[in-house]
Amino acid sequence: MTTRTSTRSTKAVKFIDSTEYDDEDLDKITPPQNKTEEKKPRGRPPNSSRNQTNHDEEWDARNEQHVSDDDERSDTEQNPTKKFQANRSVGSVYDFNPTSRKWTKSTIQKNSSVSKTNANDNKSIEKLMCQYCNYTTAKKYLLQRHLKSHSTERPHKCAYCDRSFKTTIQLTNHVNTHLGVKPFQCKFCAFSFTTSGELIRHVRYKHTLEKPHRCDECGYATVELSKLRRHIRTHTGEKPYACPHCSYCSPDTFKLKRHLRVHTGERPYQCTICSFRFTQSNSLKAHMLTHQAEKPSYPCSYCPSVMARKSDLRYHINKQHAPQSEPLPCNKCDEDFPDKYTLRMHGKTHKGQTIYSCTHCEFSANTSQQLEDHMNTHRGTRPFQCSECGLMFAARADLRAHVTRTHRNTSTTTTTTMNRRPQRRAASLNHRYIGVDDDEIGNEQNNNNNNDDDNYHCSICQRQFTSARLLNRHISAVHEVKHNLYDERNYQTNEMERENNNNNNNYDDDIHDYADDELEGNNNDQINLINENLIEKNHDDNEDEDDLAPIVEDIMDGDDDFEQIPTIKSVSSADQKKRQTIEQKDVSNIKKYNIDRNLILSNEDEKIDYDVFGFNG
DNA sequence: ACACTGACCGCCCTCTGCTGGCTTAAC
DNA sequence: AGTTAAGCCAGCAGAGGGCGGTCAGTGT
Repeated sequence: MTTRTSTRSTKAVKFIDSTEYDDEDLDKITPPQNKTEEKKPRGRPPNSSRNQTNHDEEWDARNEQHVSDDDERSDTEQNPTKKFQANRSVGSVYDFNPTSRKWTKSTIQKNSSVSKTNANDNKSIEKLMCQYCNYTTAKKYLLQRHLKSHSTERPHKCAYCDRSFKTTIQLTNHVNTHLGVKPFQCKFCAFSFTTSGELIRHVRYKHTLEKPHRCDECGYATVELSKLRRHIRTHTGEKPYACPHCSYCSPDTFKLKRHLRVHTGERPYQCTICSFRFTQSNSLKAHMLTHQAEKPSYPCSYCPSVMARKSDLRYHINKQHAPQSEPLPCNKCDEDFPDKYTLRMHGKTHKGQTIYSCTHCEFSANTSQQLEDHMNTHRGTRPFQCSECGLMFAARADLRAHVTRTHRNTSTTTTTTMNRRPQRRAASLNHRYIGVDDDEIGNEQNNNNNNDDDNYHCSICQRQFTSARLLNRHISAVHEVKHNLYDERNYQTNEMERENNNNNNNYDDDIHDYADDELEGNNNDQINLINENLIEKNHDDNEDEDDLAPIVEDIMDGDDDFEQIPTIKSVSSADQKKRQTIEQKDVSNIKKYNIDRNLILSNEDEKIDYDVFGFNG
């Protein structure tokens, strides 16, 4: 939005003919389906006084309570709120700035005069009533003026655009937006505004902190009525703005616009260092921290662990330090421990029983050969060479793993390794819909529905997850339930699910066949082959050719950062990925977990300060 | 006509917290 | 050699703050 300053003088205004201007700019967004809130008439309530009214006194009483809650604030010199409160009781309030234009509020009336006014109001006075609305007044000229408000005539036309207005003051304000003149200057800061209303609102937001609109349900207070209405939707759950591409509904237009980026693939926020793009500004902000030398740290107050994010610390504490409903016994001795962390630390003490310990690090081995191989990592020697590719390894086990994973099926492994891109990048791209239309979105959703990603089911909130770990984490974080998934899980083959997965995808058919074999212990190599193909296929599905081409070129040129030397870890990781693919995505084993609701723990986490309501303060 | 006030709509931003994929160390 | 746990990090939605601009109404 452009910033403008202008004079408020009506002398600069020229009146010319114009047409009506349509300022509707959100026509592409689904309008509110049913507007439950009754629109209040704009402007001052009829027959209200510019002087302080009973309404204002009620508000004062409420607000005084609000202010008294904030006694820790500084004195009135430093705190405009208290200054405002003090001023309200004695007289002029909005005496903002000598430079501002005749900007003083009328003196507040004493209670007695208000009563008198009320008493006068109660007298039966002959009133004139508007024939178009319920407006009443005792004065004929006021009614005549009011009748103009029902007229659509807009005689005052802007010289700079096609808009026209009913009154000169409206035109003046509008012209000021063209000229950029902002005559209403804040007394407390350097901000200035085009209209007096903007100034009042600014002062309330930034300086006096008066919040006239209060939620009856939770006490939330805000400067603007529209904000209160928006807030009330959080109580009612009303979400009038529907996404045309999915079932998401938003309580306001901004969230819907933000959400639509999921479908359009728009990523307006780009990292200046690595050029990665993000859908939300805060994602970029969080990402930038990863480029910083000094990263934020959230140390755990229970153990030496340090997390990079507050949410991760919260998860860590829930996971590691939450007191268990029953003490956790050590399986090597008779001791019990209150939480997982202390049990784990205790478990390390049993390592002392291991005979072969490294003198350079904490590594310990069960055999002398393992320790000997481990010492190669300290010496920097790699005495074990692959006979196929010549790659050298420090440990026998590493070479064995390399041969098994890399050369057992040379053709398929090479293909996969060459085409593999960084998995984190792939994960990011998996969320993208680049240039999608409705059909593609539908396919995507169908695919999601057809695979077995949702086999992990929360029995408390009915949510679905793609793995036991994520389900476990969800339950710990959201429901605060402690449990042992793997003691209680119950594997169950769901043939119906498998039937549903037989869509047009030939890979799926093959996978189901070979997955059955996998369950029976057959065809490991063929399963690997299928999964190599699956990975490639998913790759193709998730990335358009233009996006893929540079990566392939880089690989072929040999300068691709993403190309991975087939080390033990990378091969092992790829194998793990394939295994996960078999287990989670394409084999229809429904894993159901029964959570013992008796293990629900109290939701007390004194170590984390949840500052949810920033407005308290 | 002018001064003043408030409702209304919209836009953009930030903070917050949950979710889930990926990596890696530990087991 | 395989599995699991835990941390890292991107994605994304909820909620609220702040402001731009406009319109409408009332008192003087």
